[in-house]
Amino acid sequence: MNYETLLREHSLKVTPQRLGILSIMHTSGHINVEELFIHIKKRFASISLATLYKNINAMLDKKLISEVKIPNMKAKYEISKAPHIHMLCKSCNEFIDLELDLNDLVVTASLKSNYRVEDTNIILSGLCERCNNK
Amino acid sequence: MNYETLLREHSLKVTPQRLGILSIMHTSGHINVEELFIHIKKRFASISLATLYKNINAMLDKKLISEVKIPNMKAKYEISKAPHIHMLCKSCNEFIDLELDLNDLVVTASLKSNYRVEDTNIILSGLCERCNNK
DNA sequence: GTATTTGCAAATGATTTGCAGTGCT
DNA sequence: AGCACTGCAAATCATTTGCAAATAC
Repeated sequence: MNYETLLREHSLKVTPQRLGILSIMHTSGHINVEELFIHIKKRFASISLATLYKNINAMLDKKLISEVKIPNMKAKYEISKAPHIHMLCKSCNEFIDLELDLNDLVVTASLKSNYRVEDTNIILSGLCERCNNK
Repeated sequence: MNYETLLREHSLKVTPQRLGILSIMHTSGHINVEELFIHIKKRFASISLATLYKNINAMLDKKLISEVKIPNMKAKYEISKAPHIHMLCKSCNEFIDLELDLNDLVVTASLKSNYRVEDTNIILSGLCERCNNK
């Protein structure tokens, strides 16, 4: 993935800090502020938490990244991609994406509520295969 | 609804403050800490934020109430009830419950991910009927 | 009577802001 | 050159903690 282009496409200036943040987010898939700060500090010892927050907020505003709020956990951030749901393992805390056709759900909910649905936010939690087999 | 019984059933002592909190939550449906504090202060001028937080946490621990985390908003709290999804209007911020059969979604997600799903957390956002007709 | 809850004040934790200096385009 | 970004320190906002007095059971 070309992070420079990604930033430019979202009207954000290209800085080494931002490239680092995106690279770490891409590698980790989903990451919270604290973990991200620990990782980014390894590359930019001088980076400040303020800069990290400012960049997260700038990228959120431009929808380059998305925030995922999880019950009983700190929010995680991910690079925006095609719509998907999240699966959370309550035992090992694995947190994965799952691409799924949500059309039936959206249609049913729309009919019942008369809402015009634009976004979906779905987290299913339970046990991953490994933890469930223990 | 009998809040005294509800508290006792969840092994929590009955105090006027707790009865007030539950009554306000029941009336409002969903409410955040700040709003709840404003309302509860009208009934108990002397109540402290610390007490409010302690009670919210105690009731969450006992699962008498549930926390709903919403993108771009403060968490809201509701008295626990049958599983349901939430609909959020991005225009007027209306936030409502919707009871829906989630079986198909859960089965499909389980098969695809090999997770054993125990809980669902679903918020669909868009426009409510009124806002959509404007 | 004992354990729990309340309310206050202080502590902690998370996030934001202001500003001077630096870097991107 | 001009505007945006960085990093620091301080400010703000949210939540938790410790403790003495009051209350529930």
